[in-house]
Amino acid sequence: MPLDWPVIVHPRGLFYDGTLATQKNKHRLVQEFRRAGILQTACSLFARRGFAGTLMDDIARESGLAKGTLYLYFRSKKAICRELLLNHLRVLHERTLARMTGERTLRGKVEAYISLSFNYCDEHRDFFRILHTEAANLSGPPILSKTQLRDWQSEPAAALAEAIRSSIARREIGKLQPEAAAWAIVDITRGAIERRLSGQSPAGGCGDAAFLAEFVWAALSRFPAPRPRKAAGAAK
Amino acid sequence: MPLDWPVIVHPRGLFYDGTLATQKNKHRLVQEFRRAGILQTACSLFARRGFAGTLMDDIARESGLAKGTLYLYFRSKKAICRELLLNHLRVLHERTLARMTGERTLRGKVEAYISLSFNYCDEHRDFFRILHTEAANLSGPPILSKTQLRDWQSEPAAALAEAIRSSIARREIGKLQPEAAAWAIVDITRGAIERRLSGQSPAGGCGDAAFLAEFVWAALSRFPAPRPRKAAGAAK
Amino acid sequence: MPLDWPVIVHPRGLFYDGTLATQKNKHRLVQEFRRAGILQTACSLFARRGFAGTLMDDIARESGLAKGTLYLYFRSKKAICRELLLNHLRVLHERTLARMTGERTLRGKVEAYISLSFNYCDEHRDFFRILHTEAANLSGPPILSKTQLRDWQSEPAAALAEAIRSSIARREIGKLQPEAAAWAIVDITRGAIERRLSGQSPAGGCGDAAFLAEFVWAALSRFPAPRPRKAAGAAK
Amino acid sequence: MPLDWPVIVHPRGLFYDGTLATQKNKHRLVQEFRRAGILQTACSLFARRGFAGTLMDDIARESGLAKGTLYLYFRSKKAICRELLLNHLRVLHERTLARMTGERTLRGKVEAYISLSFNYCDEHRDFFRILHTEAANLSGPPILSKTQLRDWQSEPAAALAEAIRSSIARREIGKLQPEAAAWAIVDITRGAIERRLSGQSPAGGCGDAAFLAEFVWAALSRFPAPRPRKAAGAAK
DNA sequence: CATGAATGAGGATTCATTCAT
DNA sequence: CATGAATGAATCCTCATTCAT
Repeated sequence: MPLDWPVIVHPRGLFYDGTLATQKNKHRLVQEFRRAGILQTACSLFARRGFAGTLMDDIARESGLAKGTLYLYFRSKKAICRELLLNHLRVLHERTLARMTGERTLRGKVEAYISLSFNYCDEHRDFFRILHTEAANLSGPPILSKTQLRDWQSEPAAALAEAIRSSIARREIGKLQPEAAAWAIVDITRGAIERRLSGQSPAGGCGDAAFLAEFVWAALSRFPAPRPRKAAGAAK
Repeated sequence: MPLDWPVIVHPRGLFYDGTLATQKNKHRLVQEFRRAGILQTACSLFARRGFAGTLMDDIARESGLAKGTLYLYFRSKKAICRELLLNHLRVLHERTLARMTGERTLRGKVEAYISLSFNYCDEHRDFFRILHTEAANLSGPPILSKTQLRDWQSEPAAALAEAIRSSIARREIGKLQPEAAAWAIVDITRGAIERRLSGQSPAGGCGDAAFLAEFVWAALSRFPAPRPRKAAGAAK
Repeated sequence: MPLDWPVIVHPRGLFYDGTLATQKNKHRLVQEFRRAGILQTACSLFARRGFAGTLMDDIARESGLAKGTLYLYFRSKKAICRELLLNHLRVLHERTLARMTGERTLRGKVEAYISLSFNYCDEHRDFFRILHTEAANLSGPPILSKTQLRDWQSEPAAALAEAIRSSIARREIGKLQPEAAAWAIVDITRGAIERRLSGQSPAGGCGDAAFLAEFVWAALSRFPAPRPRKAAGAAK
Repeated sequence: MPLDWPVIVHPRGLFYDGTLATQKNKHRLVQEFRRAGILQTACSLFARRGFAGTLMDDIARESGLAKGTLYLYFRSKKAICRELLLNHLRVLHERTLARMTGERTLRGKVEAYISLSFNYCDEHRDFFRILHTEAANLSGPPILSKTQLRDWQSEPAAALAEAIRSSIARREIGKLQPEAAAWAIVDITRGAIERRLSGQSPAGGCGDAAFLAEFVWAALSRFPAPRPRKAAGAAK
């Protein structure tokens, strides 16, 4: 039962993006409210203990519901996780493209992508944690299909690639492989976010994002780089 | 699947790539042969089905051994996985540092790091697959400690950072944050490898590695990049 | 074997012999009913096949429950056995002391101890069988601690010893070592019960109990015995 | 392969009762030597860890033999335990009857039985420990048949009963049930020995044995005891 | 004979899912 | 709708016994 309107799981409670459509009957509302509550609880648990490490009993207890009730709203444990991830992916996805579309310049788009990724990560650490561990995983049939996962990064990557391509066409930057460069940007961003999630680098700081944008821009604007002078000198 | 001859990383750092230490007595040799065979089989299975999805029965069957026999060589399923990962991590680690040390220039070190990563990945796809999924995971106590995992990338990163630092000192490249840049290199490399593993980009091609090195070098040698001219012009 | 009605010793000391505490709500009642049923079934099985020889599958089947259900009521197989034994030990213990306290004379106390032991044994043969075999045993950590087992006999023995002591003080009987004599009584009783359980002597007969009391009383009231006359005569 | 001559397992080594028949070929001797060694080792282990808690690996290691070798001498683990117990039972049995036969008077026989039991227990604590725990037990088919176990005590009991019977016939003591009295003696002795083994009463002391003999003799020589005077007086 | 590596049947425990109330 | 007691398939590990060397 996919939601018609986007559900945003927020730490303060459950909010429905846009107007909280009051004309829907109460029943439907409660339905969605329950679904959202379960998803939020599950999100926190999956992030803390992993998919296999989270029991349906745990989800039920922390949701304040009975175990059987969970099955009124979701077909299975995997379905919970799947919906959880897909909801977030969709929102992340939409936001990302929206922000990037709003930017005109390549540099603007790059910065938009990186900073939005960082922001979303800070707001939804649990989601990211699950995404980076369980989603990639593969106990039995995977929770998300390869395609679903691929799209997560590949659409932003495609958008970046397109921006790069047009930037090259405008002679703004030199010739380089747009897709490869786009993926490099995506990878750098993801890596930085993971370190942030694992506590290796301080969260909340915007230094990382700024540096990454700068780093990327240096590469894009200079590519292809000249051979290092020193090495050249040594070769003489 | 009887083993032709296991090409495996051995606890003592020995490789059975065809050249075999013959001074060992036969018994010891068989011992190690079995261990290596089990590890190899398990590696393949873990990569295909994940840790939880792989049964001891499966490992036994594919090893051509009885289930009980596995426990003569390893204490538990987790122990198999742990040894598997640690062996590879150690070798990968040693090789990486050795290759990088062999290079004098920063560019050389960067290229060494990237190309060696790609090579090792191509040779040991299964290992990488496990590393990128199960190792990071967390059902119950993790298979590898955070420290063991962190070291996997952090030492090469540290080596890269050091190389960058000294390159800056020699005025070879401009000022930038050595650690952040080093991690960017590591992340780009890892991302490219993962796409390669998942079949998104063609394996065996050396184009990726070359492009990455180029891309990175462009960033390092230009940093900090000038503000984009066009954007500046547009801003007027 | 569906339960007609479990006659079982309950943790709180309640008996479900037909009179049932009706003020408990139904849920709680069912809970206890199940626990009691499982304990009874297990008691019978442990007695017949021993602890190790009894499978959880067996207990489940004979209880008319699924294997998993057992674990809703007890943490483990050992926990079932432990609770079984402790419940009985407590009741046996309480009854024994109560009966003995009710008697004034030493002979009365001795008879009370012996006859109550016989009665309880006749009512709960399975329990005694387990107690005499598994409890004393020692595969891995014992089911009951040494202390828990020791108390089983040592408190009645202590009570007997005290009665003997005061009887000596009243000059009712001669001087003898109260503890040693008390344990002799306990040992004689236990031995007779075991033979009864193993079918060596007919069960249900009260002849044994009467004889033992008589025998013990003869010893107590005559101690120390004069040297045998015949031997004395031979010595002349 | 039952031994023709009795094998006594002695702490100092392995001795064969009687003459160490040298005319047997060396092979046979070694055979028996091995058997005896295994039995001794197993005895110690069974006593310490119980039957189920003792692994064939343990017995092999402590015997200084390979695991497979054990099966050249014994059909199974249970066979080791059975032979162990039967050997000891036979010797204990023979000694007991011999000592009792050597005594003329009932009192002498009783004292002989009790003191020999204590002595044998002190010399072979391991054996007794096994006998008192595992023998009675019943994981799967019992190690010793009911009959074999019964005989352990029932023959001495029968001998005691016979002595009592003839003592009654000689009017040495009053009328009482010979079997019941005999078993009472056996039970008292066994109980005292068990407490000794479990450390409840000090080992090596002969006080216990002396007291028991005295206690028993008091009972036998007075039976049936007169009703307690005090109680009689109270009844007036 | 002696070995000890290999075997595999056996069993306790977990937990996602169902369904009667 | 909501519940939570009941289910039983699934899986890791042990250890007595065998047998090729």
